[in-house]
Amino acid sequence: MDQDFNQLLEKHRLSNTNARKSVFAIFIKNQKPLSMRDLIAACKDIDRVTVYRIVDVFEKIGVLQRIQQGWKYKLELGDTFKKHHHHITCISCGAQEEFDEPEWLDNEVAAISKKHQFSIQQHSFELRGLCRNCRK
Amino acid sequence: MDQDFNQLLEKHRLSNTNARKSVFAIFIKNQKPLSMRDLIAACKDIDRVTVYRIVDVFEKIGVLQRIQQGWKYKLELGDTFKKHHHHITCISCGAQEEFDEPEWLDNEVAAISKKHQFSIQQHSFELRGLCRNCRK
DNA sequence: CTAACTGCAAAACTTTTGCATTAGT
DNA sequence: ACTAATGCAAAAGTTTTGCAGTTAG
Repeated sequence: MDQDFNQLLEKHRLSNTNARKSVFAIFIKNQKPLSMRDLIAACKDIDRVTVYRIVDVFEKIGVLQRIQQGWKYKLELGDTFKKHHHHITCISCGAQEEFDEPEWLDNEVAAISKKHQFSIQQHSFELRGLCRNCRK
Repeated sequence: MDQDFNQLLEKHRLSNTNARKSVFAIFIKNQKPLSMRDLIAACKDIDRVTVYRIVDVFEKIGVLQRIQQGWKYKLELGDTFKKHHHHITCISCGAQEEFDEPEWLDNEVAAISKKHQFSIQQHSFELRGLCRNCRK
């Protein structure tokens, strides 16, 4: 895990600073999507601006990815560190569960990209509704 | 179109005010997703706060829906006024095209919601990559 | 008429920018 | 030592809140 992280930084000629190590460690520790607010709160010794800049870099090199929860975003580890998956979110209580990539999805993405002549780099497939507890 | 709109307001006991008519008209006229910023600019006689409040109400009753473009959102007409569809967006130039709901998608959503015991109310399936012009 | 809606002022929150200082290799 | 990264201050942008005044039914 840490090796992958270090190699990723090296590969992009980026320094392995304390601030970057801390941010990465927070995601490894939490193992769940965090909002920017959560993250800034967890980075109590790192300046808010630095957190934004680290997130920016981490997204570019694939350490982190943004996912949608409602119309806000959250951050979680990228596919290098966490198996590709999607989310199902409760509108009422915010509970979030993960599900695997459906099998047909890659084919469908390929078909659509061919039809529209796009080269696809990312896709999102997110569900929202009421969880078992909140539907009662 | 306008009838549907009026009926939707009536159904929810909401007044058909000038501000609401204007906002609806803007989306009918533009026929494409607008950012909040675009919308506020287009509503030059309506206070910014009122626009936010109208969007809020419109989302709740299904006149509008939010979609993701990158990690910002845009607003467009809900399924009552526009056939359900998804978007493919160019990361480089922002160009956006629509595609129809893939056939298997409903089944898949049903299967996942059953497995996780959620009652699903919304789903999003968005693609991002480079368009024909930008991939050159 | 009166409840619902809007405008205005202000606050809260989020994100970006520029520059001086510090830390990594 | 030299460059990249960080912290700080400040600005820009977005969204929310409270309240007084206005409008639709």
